[in-house]
Amino acid sequence: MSRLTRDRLHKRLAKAFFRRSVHDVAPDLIGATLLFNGAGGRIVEVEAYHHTDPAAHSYRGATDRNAVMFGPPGYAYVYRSYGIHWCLNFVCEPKGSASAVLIRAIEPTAGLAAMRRRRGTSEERLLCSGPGRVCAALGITSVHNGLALDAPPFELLARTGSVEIVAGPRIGITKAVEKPWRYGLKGSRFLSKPFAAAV
DNA sequence: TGCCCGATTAACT
DNA sequence: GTTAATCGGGCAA
Repeated sequence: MSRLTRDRLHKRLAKAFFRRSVHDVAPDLIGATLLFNGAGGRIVEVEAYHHTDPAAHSYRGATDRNAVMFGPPGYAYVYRSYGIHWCLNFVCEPKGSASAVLIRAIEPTAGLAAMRRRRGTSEERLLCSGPGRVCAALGITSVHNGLALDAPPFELLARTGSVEIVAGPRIGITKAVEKPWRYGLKGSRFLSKPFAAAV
């Protein structure tokens, strides 16, 4: 598909998209397309982190690591997880709110060859199904911390049509585990973990 | 300063 | 199911 055609079909997400409650932005990102240097795909799983949330990095105030979270919305917050992996977040809400959405899983649709090479696997379902895997596949590291999301190498496109969204408890945290702030695309096989069946 | 632990993953048994 | 890899933040001393 040509760039021109794609631009007609998909609206780019501007900074205003992120200048809203993190709890509105997170579900709105499900089904959106995330590209980094042309590689990426459809976002199928995210988690919301609010500054009043004990599980958020920003909960205890600004540090060198989380400084980007305290800046304006529409920028990338990248941090090292467990000393090994990189995790990608989108800063939301008015500046100073220090809230962000963690990108947990993507359905690969573009740049498959580059992502397989960086991940060292050809298993498509495992390419981007986890926050560490997303960054590994897209080639995102700390040098990209603080980059704007509405300019290259980032490209974010709003979803087209409607999607079915499921919510549930977040993964890998020990504080505020009861908050159902994980959102996913219903039935996707690219989720990092399945959502519990609806009650 | 020293120690513990985490928004994880892959390779084990 | 269990565990190693590996490093910055937070807190105690």
